[in-house]
Amino acid sequence: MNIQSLKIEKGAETGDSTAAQVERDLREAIIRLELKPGTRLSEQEIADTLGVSRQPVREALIALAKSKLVEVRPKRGTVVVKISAREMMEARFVRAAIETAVVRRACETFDPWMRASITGILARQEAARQAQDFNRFRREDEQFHMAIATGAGCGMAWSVIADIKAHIDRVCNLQLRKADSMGPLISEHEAIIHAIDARDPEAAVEAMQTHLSGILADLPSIEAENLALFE
Amino acid sequence: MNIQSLKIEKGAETGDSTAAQVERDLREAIIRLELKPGTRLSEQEIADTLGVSRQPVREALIALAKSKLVEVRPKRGTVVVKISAREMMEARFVRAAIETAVVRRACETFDPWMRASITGILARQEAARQAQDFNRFRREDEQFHMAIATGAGCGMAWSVIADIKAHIDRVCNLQLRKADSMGPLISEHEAIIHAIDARDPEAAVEAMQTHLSGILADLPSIEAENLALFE
DNA sequence: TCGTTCACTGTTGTATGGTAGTGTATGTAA
DNA sequence: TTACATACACTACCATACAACAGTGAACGA
Repeated sequence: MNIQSLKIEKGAETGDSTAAQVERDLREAIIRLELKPGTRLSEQEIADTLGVSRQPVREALIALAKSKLVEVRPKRGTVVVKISAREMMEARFVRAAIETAVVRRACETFDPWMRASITGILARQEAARQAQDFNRFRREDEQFHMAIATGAGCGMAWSVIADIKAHIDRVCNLQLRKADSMGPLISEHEAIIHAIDARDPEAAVEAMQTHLSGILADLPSIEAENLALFE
Repeated sequence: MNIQSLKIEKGAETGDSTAAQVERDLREAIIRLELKPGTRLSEQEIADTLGVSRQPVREALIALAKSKLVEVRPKRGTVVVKISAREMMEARFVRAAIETAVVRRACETFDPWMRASITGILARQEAARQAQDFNRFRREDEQFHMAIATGAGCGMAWSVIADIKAHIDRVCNLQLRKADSMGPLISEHEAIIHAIDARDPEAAVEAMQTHLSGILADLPSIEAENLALFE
């Protein structure tokens, strides 16, 4: 197992519990594909690597299992779940259902402060694109979608989206490595926020639909190029 | 704390782990309002009551915290979260977004076997209504919505819905105690499945919308009558 | 050569002790 | 009587030890 990449920032003292820190680190590593799908994880080994006991690691793995990012097979072991093209399509379906409803509501009411912050998010995303920084780009992308949801007063919707988004992001991390695929995404983001500014629900829904459709457009080719990561 | 009502079916030997059993029992007790919102829970006390150690109880509580059914406050205690009218509205919003998309898809393709099983579900629901058996009614209601989602090939959508539904069901359990409020729900279910049978997406969406709207229609009066359970 | 058994290793699951933080009650002084 | 300080009980959190089980491979017998 190659878990050497795991951050060992126990001294960070962020106030979170050890279990929460371990969960966050593991989740990030899984989404960034540093822990590849199919990788076997051992509570003991992770605990030794991070210098903590098995208990918080165990709780972190249980939490990740709830998000379907790992699979705990009793008495046999834990593995990072492989990517399933079928589940990706399902995830996009659910995500689109929620986010289109969200932008429709955003056209009715949207928090001005959130609207202001989105301008900055888009700027930082453009900077990340020029720097070809995948991870920073993805982080700002997350900020964008969160701002849309919370700005529309749909905090719960965002928490649901975030969980689903984690799976899709694994595929995005494969896609973003390709030739400039960040540019279109920024344009799509701008189209969404412009439609919201114009209070045009149909245009906003349309923009969100095309945005989410584009994300998994290359799924077949990505799967073909990364067969080992798919089930 | 009144956790005496907790089932102590450790001898059930269902194959699940102790932690999973405890989680299931607690979740059911919370949704059925046997554990009232605001109730303080103690790992130690639950463990003693159920005759298990604190560890599986702890894992169960963490899982319930992920579903936002309990709140774990470090070093202070764990409480059953109170019902929030605002969050109920948000939950219904997200649920409606997903389920309307699901029925729309169900009008395109629907598994015949699932369609057949739904007839039985509705029959059992009618029986539960006549027997005024709230809990059995709710169980069949869950089966109905699960059948719709899985029949349309949206298994992931159902898993998301189920989590959200748990919160709404707490309010439903208050509502169903009132004068015959089960009858309309069955009619609404029938309207939904009839629209799907007719492959009429607009009608199906409309039926689902009215169904979900009706569920929380009495929210204000319910809150007024159960102020202690709300935040 | 093939099939069976059995010990061994590695894994998750559970139990228990210890620790630090929080809230509360009690005592004490003004 | 009130304000504050201190002691205590309770909590979740983490570490450690033990138990139960699955998988593997080697030894053994047919």
